Amino acid sequence: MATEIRIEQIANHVGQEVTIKGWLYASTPKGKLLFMRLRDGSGITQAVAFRPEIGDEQFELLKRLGQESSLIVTGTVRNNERAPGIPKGYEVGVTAVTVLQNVSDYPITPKEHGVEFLMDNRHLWLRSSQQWAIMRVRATIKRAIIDFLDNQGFLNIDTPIITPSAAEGTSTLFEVNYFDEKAYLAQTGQLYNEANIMAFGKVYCFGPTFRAEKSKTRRHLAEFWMVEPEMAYFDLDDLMAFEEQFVSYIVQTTLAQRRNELEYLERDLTVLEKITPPFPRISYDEAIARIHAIRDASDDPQQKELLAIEWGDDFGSPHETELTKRFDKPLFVYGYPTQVKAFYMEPWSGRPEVCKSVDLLAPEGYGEIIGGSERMSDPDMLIAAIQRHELPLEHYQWYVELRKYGSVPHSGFGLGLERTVAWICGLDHIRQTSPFPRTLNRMKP
RNA sequence: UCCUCAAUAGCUCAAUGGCAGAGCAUGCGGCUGUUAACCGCAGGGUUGCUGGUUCGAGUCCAGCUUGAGGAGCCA
Repeated sequence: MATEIRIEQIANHVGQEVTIKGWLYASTPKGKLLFMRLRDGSGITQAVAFRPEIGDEQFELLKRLGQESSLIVTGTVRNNERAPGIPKGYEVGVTAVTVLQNVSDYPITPKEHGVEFLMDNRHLWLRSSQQWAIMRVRATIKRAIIDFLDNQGFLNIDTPIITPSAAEGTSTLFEVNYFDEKAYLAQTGQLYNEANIMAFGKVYCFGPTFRAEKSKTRRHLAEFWMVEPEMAYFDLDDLMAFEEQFVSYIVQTTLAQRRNELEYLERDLTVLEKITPPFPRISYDEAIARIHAIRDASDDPQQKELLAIEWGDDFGSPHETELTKRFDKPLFVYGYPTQVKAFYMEPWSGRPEVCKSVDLLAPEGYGEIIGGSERMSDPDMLIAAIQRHELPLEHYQWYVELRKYGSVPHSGFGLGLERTVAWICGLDHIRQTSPFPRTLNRMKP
């Protein structure tokens, strides 16, 4: 009697007769032999049919099955070094097959395809083993994030998605009609998290956020997931120490649990193994000095123009890339100019032109994966900052009130899930990290 | 919003201004160890749209549409 198994567990069933319910990923006929690659959602394995063993009728049927035909295969599991798959090295000697549907003209063949074609077929592309591996890694990263925070005593608390105003200005928000009133899709849950920590101490929200930025790069999505931890009685140094533990845990957990998938994606695992605390920390001032030095050393006029920067400017992508190239770990840059950052950041003691903000830049050019800061805790200073940024004070009354009733130093940050997935998987574009990505030019399928 | 590039068979791409091609996929045949197999045969085209130059345009020019990469903005 055959046991029904999932391919993920095939190593535990060598020598046994098993049944696998799945889909035909690819097939290669070779005379009286037929090599089928079978996927079942948990992995891919090779099923081998031999004409004299299963009979002419069954063999002819199998040989004519199109890619993505659905079928139930029964056979005996054996080791075979040459057998491809995830995990590789196993195959099933087919004894019986039930075909549910014989498919013809499946559009995605095991050959090269262009980006537009693949994105038009995203609903099918997810079946391809690379995309499949990425989604498995993404799920593990999400799990690692939640586990780490829960184990550190954080309360997971949800923040609203429909919001009356912006945390950082309205130019990049999606507007929605809220019973004939203007409302916006949230681009952060941070302000609500600041209310929540005064009730619960340490909290995080983890969900989709929305940015209407007209960004058209390999690092941007209009809808992406962000985890935002926020902590009471936490200053900037606490924040950096926490972030490096957090990110290291995510990377090492994923490495341990999704090695097969990362290897399939041809990720250089030695690069990920190095992601352990502490991470290098440089101030904004030092970063500017470093960029100036890099720029002066460059002979390329185009590079010189891209790297032009003055104290007070925010970094562009080329600056971040050049800075992080010099490190094999994520890089903290702290103490940005107040004028380029959001209104709610605590000013540096004795240097009001600088604020207690810190960004974490991923290595290998993957850019900013975390933005965070110590938040302003004085109510009068906060009101002045809101006015300086010309934001509608009436929308922020409740936020200011948090500073009136038991204000404490507190800090928090946001980590972009998709950028983290892209970095850990070593992908060239963020669109592959989301099952159905929303980008500037696309919201279908 | 700006800069650069692209659009030809189902897919990936070729084609000095002069007959519209290949590989893969598909169908048929062959092969007992394939790994994006291999060998043989077959079918498959409004060259993104509109206009222009020319004896002749896939190719040159103008405009448009769609897409890609990047800048800015950001996680």
